[in-house]
Amino acid sequence: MDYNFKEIESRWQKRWAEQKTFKTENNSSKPKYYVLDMFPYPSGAGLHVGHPLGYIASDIIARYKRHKGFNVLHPMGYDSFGLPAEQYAIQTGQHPALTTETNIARYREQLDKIGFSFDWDREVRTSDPAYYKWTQWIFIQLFHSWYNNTSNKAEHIDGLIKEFENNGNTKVNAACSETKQFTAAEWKAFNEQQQQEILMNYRSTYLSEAWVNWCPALGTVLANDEVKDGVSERGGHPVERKLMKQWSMRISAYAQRLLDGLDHLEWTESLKESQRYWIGKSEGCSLRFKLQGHLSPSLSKGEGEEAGYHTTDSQMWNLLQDKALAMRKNPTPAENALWQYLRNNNTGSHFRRQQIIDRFIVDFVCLSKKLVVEADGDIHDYQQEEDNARTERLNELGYTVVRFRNEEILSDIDTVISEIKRELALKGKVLPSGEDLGGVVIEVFTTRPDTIFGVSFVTLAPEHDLVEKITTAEYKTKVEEYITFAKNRSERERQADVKKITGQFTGAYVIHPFSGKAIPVWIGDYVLAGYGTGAVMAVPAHDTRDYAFARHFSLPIPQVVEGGDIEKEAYDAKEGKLINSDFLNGLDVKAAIKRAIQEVEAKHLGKGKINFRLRDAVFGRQRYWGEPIPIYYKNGIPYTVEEKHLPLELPEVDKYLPTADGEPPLARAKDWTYSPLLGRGAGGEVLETTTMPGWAGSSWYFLRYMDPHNEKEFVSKQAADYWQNVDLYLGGSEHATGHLLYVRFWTMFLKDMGFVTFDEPAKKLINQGMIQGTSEKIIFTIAGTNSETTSPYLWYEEENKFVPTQISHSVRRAFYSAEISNLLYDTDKREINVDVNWVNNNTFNPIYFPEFFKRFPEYETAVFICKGGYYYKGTFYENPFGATGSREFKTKPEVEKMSKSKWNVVSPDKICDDFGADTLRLYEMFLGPLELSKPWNTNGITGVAGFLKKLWRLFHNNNTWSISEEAATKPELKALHRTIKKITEDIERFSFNTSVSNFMICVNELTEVKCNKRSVLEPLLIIISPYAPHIAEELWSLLGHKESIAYAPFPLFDESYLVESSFNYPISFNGKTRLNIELPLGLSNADIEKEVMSREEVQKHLNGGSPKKVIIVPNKIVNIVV
RNA sequence: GCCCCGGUGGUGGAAUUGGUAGACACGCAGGACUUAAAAUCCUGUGUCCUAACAGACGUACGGGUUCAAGUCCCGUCUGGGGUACCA
Repeated sequence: MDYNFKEIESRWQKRWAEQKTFKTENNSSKPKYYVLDMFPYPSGAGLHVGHPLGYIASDIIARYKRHKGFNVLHPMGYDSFGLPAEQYAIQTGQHPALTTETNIARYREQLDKIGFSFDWDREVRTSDPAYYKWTQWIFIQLFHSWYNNTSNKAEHIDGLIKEFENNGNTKVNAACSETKQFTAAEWKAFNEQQQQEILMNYRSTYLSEAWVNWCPALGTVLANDEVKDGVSERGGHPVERKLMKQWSMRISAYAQRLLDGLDHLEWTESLKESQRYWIGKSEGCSLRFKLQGHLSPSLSKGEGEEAGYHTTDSQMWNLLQDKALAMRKNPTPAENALWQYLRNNNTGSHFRRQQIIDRFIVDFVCLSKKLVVEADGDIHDYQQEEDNARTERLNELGYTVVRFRNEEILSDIDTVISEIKRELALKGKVLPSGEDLGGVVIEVFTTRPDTIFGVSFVTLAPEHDLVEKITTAEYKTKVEEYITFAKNRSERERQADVKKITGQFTGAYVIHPFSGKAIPVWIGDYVLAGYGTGAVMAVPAHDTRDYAFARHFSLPIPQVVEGGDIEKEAYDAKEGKLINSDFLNGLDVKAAIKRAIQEVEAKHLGKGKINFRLRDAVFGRQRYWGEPIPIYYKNGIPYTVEEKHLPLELPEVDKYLPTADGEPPLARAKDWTYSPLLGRGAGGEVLETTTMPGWAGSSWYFLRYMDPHNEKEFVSKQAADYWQNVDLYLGGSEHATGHLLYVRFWTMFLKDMGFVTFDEPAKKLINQGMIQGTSEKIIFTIAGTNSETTSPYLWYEEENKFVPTQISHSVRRAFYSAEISNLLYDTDKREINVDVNWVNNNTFNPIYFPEFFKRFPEYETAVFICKGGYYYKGTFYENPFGATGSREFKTKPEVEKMSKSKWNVVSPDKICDDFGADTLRLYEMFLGPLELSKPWNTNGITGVAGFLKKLWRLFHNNNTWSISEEAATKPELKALHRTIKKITEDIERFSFNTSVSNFMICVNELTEVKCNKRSVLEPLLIIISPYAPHIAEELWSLLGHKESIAYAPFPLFDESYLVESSFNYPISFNGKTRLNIELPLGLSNADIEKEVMSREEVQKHLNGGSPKKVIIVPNKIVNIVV
């Protein structure tokens, strides 16, 4: 019986499906093992041979773990919302659900052909309402939660509302957008709208204004990588930066936890590095630079005068003015006593009482000297923390705060007054009257506070709020010009042209906080508005970008850290001693950073601070084919859809395009309305029209697989407790900073809310490498091709050169076989990709000429020149001057990305048809280490196919089934057990390529001794079955087994079969191996040396001399040093 | 620029902890079987020198550590992937 893989494979695939061989239960006495694959997007192109690489590896692990007695969860499903289906819908009008359905069917068919052991009963699709119901449900949980920095986890928003009712927000330490402080009384006084607006600043998913890449022509927002050189990648339409109200996810709250969690994950180092970099923690400090001189002369007089009195914004003013007035009218006795001494310039300075500054009402303030005087009652003993925060904020604004207790004021008013006068005098000295009247302060963030004395200028982002305020009249025009330039540049050139240094001086100076020197303020677009404070203290000597800027504008470059050569380049390294730096001199960088932060904090110039690069993730999409966001708006305030009305199903629309006024496609839907009582479509409030991004559904799919049909919960507690997180995840590194960060974020969130008990989705993760395609190119010249009678150059093998020759065909275009084309003298050589299926071993197969002409009709009259002649219209003609060369027309191979457009896609179907699924599985593993990228070629596939035939033949004699029940011999058992050992080790370290080699070695050895013993071949089948399951099942059943091989226990390794009695020692001289000597095991080192030295061959190598030293490593090597 | 991963025969790759470099497979060459081809089997195959034995050289390049280096350290070159003015 021949090895008929087609018949065998289809039979077993059918049987596995019918008998639900790989159905997995959620309760089992066996230990659990969860192995998960990358979630595929079902694209129209179908699978190519690169896709199954990871799936085969994970399938081997899954099958291996079943043999090892684990209850294995190995599911598959589809990330089926997404852009390509929507694009296709826009072009053709076909509903994306239909396209998706077709594509999934094709994927499934291809996957089934490869013999994967997925539990298909657990399949999920993100676009299935039964699935996205729960995606929407999780969104609602996020909406109703906030991140408490004190407990360091997300909590339900009800707790926060209670806290507001009891204490206001002064004690709340939350990850939130910037929010004014308010008291409990104020909270209660706010109306619904005000309350909801404040809560929005705290929610884990929230509406906010965000800068996006808006493409008016497409009516949609584009991702950064969809924008190339300022225009949309698709269509080339202009893209502009636009501020848009968007749903966002507060992932930044998790920055520290996402970072810390990495230390405990068995992920590849490169992937963890990518995430660390993306999270981008930098420790440093904020630092305030005061503007020198009076208010900016470029401001109008009125504006400047007002500035001193307007110590808060209008919103706060409206909020607090009544209260301030009431407090003025009803002072406490102590306040009243003090006021009598402070009023009417009695102290020589002008005081105001109950003044609103920022979000506070202070008791007394002298604005010209920026001195705040507070009279504290007993209550302040209990709210010290709050007072400290308040003082800190006032300090930040440049005020000094002095506090007196009520008793002090009432009992000893004279001491209090003299204290206040002393403070006033002090302020007068430090800050000459009027100098800081405007109070303009530029705050910067720096990771190198040690280099504070190396600051030679300050640079603001062109978008920075202060730019307009501080620019002097003299530079006003130039600055405005620059800002216009930078804005345009940020749209178009900024991405493309990053090396170009641009900037503009503002005319303003700030005062160095330590040296008091004047420092010029510049604007430059190398400073990003969105990061840190949008301003940097430039230290050109020790920062490359500042250096380039300083060089370009000839600004000074003072060195403050020893080392490097600042004549040539910036010295960025955090190594060396500080110089020219006052109190930091002599310290090394690390110590100096600490010291500088201490000093900055002591002087209230700033604060030690940690900054993260990680931004909140924009969640809304102006698209159709995604999960609707379960939000409706009442008076413009967003509320979540009732849980009983989920899923909020995607509505039908007439077109998958934005509306005429730029609203997302969902705005086209009829009855896109909601009432909490009646549900969807019953009139009432308007629904949200944006949809969720692709990563929403994929951020929790690993949980749904555990309990895919649960209609009451997204996953049951029991299922989640049983399966826990993924034991092994296989995926590409391209998801490092997207999907793999979001899924960690959602898992942490779900844990915080008590829905699951683990906070990481996958314990171990391996990256599979990419399989690249090998394109086959053919080369042609275009010279003279306009004439129908052009004579091509033919190859004259004898003389090894081209000869122009008249041939009797009318010719347009000449293609040249690759091995001679480089000898062609013609600079205008071009190449086209031909279908890789037309090519074998870099040789174009002439039977495909008709297909070639069908695809390229313009080349129908081309000649294809080989060494021995040429093809014309598919027929071969010998060279007129003697046909001595080959008739093969060679192609030029080139490794490129596997893609339809390059005609180099190899579908796994073809391999399955030609060689079988087992061969495909083995061959993909045999190609090399899983994590390495490699080009696909089928050069070695015959070796793997041959191996399976050889395995088949072990069970047959002259095509007849032939199995012996005799006891196995020692060498047979040795071969088997060595293989068991190696395969086990290989699988455990995911070295699948070496296991295939080891199977080959084993089968070669057994073939050599003509082994057909059941006791050897049965265990061998089990260890091979994870790799080649079809042939294993077939032979297993032919051996008489009724049950599938899938759950047969993995054979136990028995060391005793491998015990040797001797070892063949390599004998090396000075590390170079010269000969081998077979010696019995268990000899002492001395005996070995004696035995070795006594050998004639060894003495011959010594050449009469005596060895200096003999090194003996038992069972390894003998090295003789001469 | 920065970060990460690589560089071993004609090719894919092996060498797991510093201990015989090139396992296994492809390709190539020669042979057997065959009218022939396919399939199958056998032999050889890192480079140089050699009739052969032997020998010399060899893991991108240059140094170093070691009895011993593909493996560890320093420097250089080079390929691939990621990322981008992140202060």
